[in-house]
Amino acid sequence: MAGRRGQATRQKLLDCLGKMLSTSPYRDVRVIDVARKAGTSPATFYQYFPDVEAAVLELAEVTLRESASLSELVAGRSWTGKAGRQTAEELVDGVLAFWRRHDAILRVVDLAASEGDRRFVRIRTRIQGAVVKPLAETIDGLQARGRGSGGGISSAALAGSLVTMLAAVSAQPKSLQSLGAKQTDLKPALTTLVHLGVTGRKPAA
Amino acid sequence: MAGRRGQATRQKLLDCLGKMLSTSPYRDVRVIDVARKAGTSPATFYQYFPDVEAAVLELAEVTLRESASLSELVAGRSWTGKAGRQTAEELVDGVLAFWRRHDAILRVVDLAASEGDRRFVRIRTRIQGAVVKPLAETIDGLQARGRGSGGGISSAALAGSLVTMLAAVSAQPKSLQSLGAKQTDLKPALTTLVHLGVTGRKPAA
DNA sequence: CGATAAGCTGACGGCATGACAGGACATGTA
DNA sequence: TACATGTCCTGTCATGCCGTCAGCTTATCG
Repeated sequence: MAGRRGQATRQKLLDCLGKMLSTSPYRDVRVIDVARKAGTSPATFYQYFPDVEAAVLELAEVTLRESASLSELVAGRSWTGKAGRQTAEELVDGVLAFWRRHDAILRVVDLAASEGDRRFVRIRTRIQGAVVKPLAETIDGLQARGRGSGGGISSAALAGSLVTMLAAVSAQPKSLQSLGAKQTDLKPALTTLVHLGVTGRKPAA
Repeated sequence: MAGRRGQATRQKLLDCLGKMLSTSPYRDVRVIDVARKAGTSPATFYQYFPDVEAAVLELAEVTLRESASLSELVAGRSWTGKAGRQTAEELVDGVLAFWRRHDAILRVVDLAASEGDRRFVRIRTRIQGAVVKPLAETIDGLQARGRGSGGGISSAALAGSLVTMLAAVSAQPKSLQSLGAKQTDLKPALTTLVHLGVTGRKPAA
């Protein structure tokens, strides 16, 4: 229930909010700044969103929609031999790239989810699920054939932990760098850990 | 440069801020609320801290000091056989317990660090370092003896990724649970992943 | 008890929030 | 072009928090 012009204004507000989240601390993002940046007034903002949080939620839903493509990083891939190593590499690259691209919104989603907001928990769950679910199925398949990282280990817990690791590492490269993990070292390490976690074996040379 | 009474007031403000961080969204924590809860006035708060962020930074430094004890989870442990499995278990338990106990402050530290605030990056780096540094040395030792998860893999990157994983998992149990990873399944999975990452082998039965 | 300093607060200008009513604009009709 | 209509935007206002100052209260010491 909004005309063409209204949609455009609304979208412009969302875009500007997204940019502000990349440049200023979440705590300091003010409705008045978003409105000014969009060339409109605070009153207009409140016409479309009850508060900043609601607009952030909408941005998060856009990111959620885009996350669907992450499933392709896992679906129908081989985990044996050199192909297995490549699968792990591409998975790491793909997840890292996605998380870095949506850096700003994802850290706010993370915060709100950690604070217990169920709407954001749900969104984060579904974003991670785009990778975790197919990955868990892959692990199940490997375990059924007697392979995999461990007999009685839950595939969902393994997949979830690995994806969580990738997301967290991409969200905080600086701390790891200060601890001696160079940017260049990180991807091989993550690739190894993912391959180990999924297959129980070190990746092929 | 503060007397006995001043110190007490200051500490009371910090305590109340800590409690508020556990109960309300960080974005909504107001100076006036903290002051009221501490039975004092906003003006008093500003006498001790330039703003909320500065007070949070101080809370983070307390957590940093406590994190020193985390090193004991790694120092002088064995990673072979059943003892190795136990080492991994206790490491997982210890890190998870620490992160859960300091849940509220750590999620704010994480946010501020992700937003690029160097003071918070530094604190997070040092907290993680309490585990990452000794763990990286352990991995180095194992690699020197021809063991470990992979030849050319950076020990710092491995240790950093593993610890980051533990921290991130403990910060967001709900999403993983919704994805089918029961609370009970999580620790074994993490233990396996840590053991695999450090030694390159599955933990002993 | 009186003096000095430390600690606390009431009060104020400034700014953001969130709601409303009325003005501005695009679109369709003649 | 003139006009009618519904959508969209904004000026304005009450409210509440921020951050600061002058001045008051409380502790400490001679």
